[in-house]
Amino acid sequence: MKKTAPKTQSITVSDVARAAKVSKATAARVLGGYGVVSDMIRADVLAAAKILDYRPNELARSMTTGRSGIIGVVVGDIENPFFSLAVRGISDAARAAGFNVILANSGERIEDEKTAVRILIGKRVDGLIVTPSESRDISHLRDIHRSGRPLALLDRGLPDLGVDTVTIDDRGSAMRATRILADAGHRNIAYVTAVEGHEYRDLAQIYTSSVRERIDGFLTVCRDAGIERPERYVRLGATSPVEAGRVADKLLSGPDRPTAILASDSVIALEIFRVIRQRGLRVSEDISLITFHNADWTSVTTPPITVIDQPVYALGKSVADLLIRRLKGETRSPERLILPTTIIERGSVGPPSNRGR
Amino acid sequence: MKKTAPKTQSITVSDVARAAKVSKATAARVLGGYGVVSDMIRADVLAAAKILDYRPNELARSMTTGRSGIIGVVVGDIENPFFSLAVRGISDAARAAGFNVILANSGERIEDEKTAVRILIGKRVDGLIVTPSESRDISHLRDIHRSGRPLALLDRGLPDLGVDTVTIDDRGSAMRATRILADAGHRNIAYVTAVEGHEYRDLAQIYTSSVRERIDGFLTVCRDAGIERPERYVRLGATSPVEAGRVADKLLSGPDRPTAILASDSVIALEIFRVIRQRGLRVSEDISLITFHNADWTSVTTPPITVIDQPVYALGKSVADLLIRRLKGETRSPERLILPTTIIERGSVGPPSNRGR
DNA sequence: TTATTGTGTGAGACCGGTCTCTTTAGTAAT
DNA sequence: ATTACTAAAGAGACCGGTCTCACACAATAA
Repeated sequence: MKKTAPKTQSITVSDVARAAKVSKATAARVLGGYGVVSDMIRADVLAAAKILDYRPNELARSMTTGRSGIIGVVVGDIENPFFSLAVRGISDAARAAGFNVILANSGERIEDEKTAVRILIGKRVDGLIVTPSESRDISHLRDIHRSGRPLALLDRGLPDLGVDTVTIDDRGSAMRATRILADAGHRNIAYVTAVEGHEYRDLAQIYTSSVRERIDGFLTVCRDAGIERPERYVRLGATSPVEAGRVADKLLSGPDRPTAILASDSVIALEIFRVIRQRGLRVSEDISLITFHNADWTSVTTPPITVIDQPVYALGKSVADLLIRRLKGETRSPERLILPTTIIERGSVGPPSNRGR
Repeated sequence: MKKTAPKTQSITVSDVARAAKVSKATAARVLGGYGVVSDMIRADVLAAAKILDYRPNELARSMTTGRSGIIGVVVGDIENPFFSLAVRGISDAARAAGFNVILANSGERIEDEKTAVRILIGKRVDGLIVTPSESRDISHLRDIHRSGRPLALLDRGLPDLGVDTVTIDDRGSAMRATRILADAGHRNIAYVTAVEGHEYRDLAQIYTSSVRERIDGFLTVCRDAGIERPERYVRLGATSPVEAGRVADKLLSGPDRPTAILASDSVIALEIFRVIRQRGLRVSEDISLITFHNADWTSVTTPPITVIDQPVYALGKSVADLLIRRLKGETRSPERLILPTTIIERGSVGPPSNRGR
């Protein structure tokens, strides 16, 4: 009679083989589900495995096959609902295809992103999905590609990198949202975004493609509407709730505060909303507000907030599907998917307040 | 002259050893950072590694050392801000200690939870953090423990399982929140929670410890306040935004609708808030509302919502720290941490409306 | 009957690291 | 000069799987 397995020591194919009185190779064939084995022996091996409570060591398996069954995902900030939802899309797609996901947070810091990528490659993930935090330094992404592992980009494109990419229509979305504000009569429209930086000077200073596209769209529509120097109302640095609050506060404290604001994500919008309230102003009457991302809360505020509704779950799912197809051997030239958005008009946009101008 | 590495073929210690003209063992000592090597040889090996762009294969390393440097995390729903934040706490603690996190979603389904655990064990994670979706079937959790890998429980305890556990003070929190409502004069108080199930009958029917504790606290205070049959207002099944909306709608449509509601998480609270509005009712004046989890949006609604503020980030960080200490060899009897909560009183609680009673 | 083909099983190399054990060389002590 | 000891490097087993190849044996074809 045998007692339970001596704790940390796990059961291997050899153990099963010995118990079933067959060779290691044969046991491995049964347990690994490959090759050809007679039904009788198969039954014996499975019985032995059952009794011993055999569990395959995926690590060892991965080492010989070269495949780990893991997809590495590097996102900017998992706390941001935008990313949580996208990750959910990725996870679902991955699981459906038999892959696991290992998640890393870059905090939008390029150094942390590089470290994460290095570690994931070390872990021999089969492929990677990254939201590159900037476009200047992408050597680590080239490395992935060079190492033969497929890479796919989420939410942000890199023109220099020929890999599968899924983004939303950033430029178009920003344009439509800005046009709504301009059509409502606004001439002092601000755009608040999360990217690192102090003062906005120039598009060339922005190294995150989605941010650049949005600012570009915003400025284009502003200029079309005859607004002068719209760039004076572009605000960077809203990289966290606290920072976003600071930026909003500064924006709204000056004598020439804007009459409308476009926010680049729901976390920022929430802080702007809060500051507007704190200053005794009213959304829509005093300040119009539109934000990217149809976060759940945007529909229950007073007034509810007009949003750019992005297909976030689909974004994650699409990029994962693209990657998985490639992992399954599909070879084709890199695809660049741009998902359309819709604008949900609610009650946060009104005509500009005059404040005695 | 050598061309760049033939794609999928990566550089190994042997390659480096050959290039540096030393034995594989010596190169491994340098590259693995163990054993003792002379400075001259070390420099040679590092130089060769640099030139060849050597990257260690963590898989192979893990196989011999038996340690993967990965912590497996299984949560109910990563989309829920509660879990996102807790996972953030875990990730930060893990990274600080040199561990990586591999994340799996159970969707609160026990079968998916079991699958996730099985896969993670197969991947030879060093330890696991799980939010058990129910207490009836915990054989897979016992297995983890038996396999010698440390396990820690997050947010939900299992009395039968002697493992490190970090929860919040569920019973006490529910009691204090309920008391606020009772003290305001409410006699018809509802508790809406996410657990699977149709009608509430009995505490024994609830298999999630946190949910049970909260309901227990809620009922206790209700009874202390002389409320009869408080259990008639306990509502289960708010397992998704859509379901939560359905539950809330039903709760508020009857003739004897409650005058106050306690919600078990912010996702549910949001849907309740939405339904209250839709029905033309006012929060605080017509229906009082308190919710677990100080979600960001709860402070910007009109009125802002009174919440039970849970130290969610700390919850994740603590459980990860506990697990990591054990991974580093600490042996001690299992610890059960119960983190305190505070109630942030805002504007969503008022006296009960009389509606002609 | 002998050659041919095919099926099922066993033996052992291999993946890329770690780690133990042995060998070598250099220094100090007697 | 001989012995004793220590530091540094090498040889090779090992982790737990996969996979190639060799081989035994049965069935079929010549």
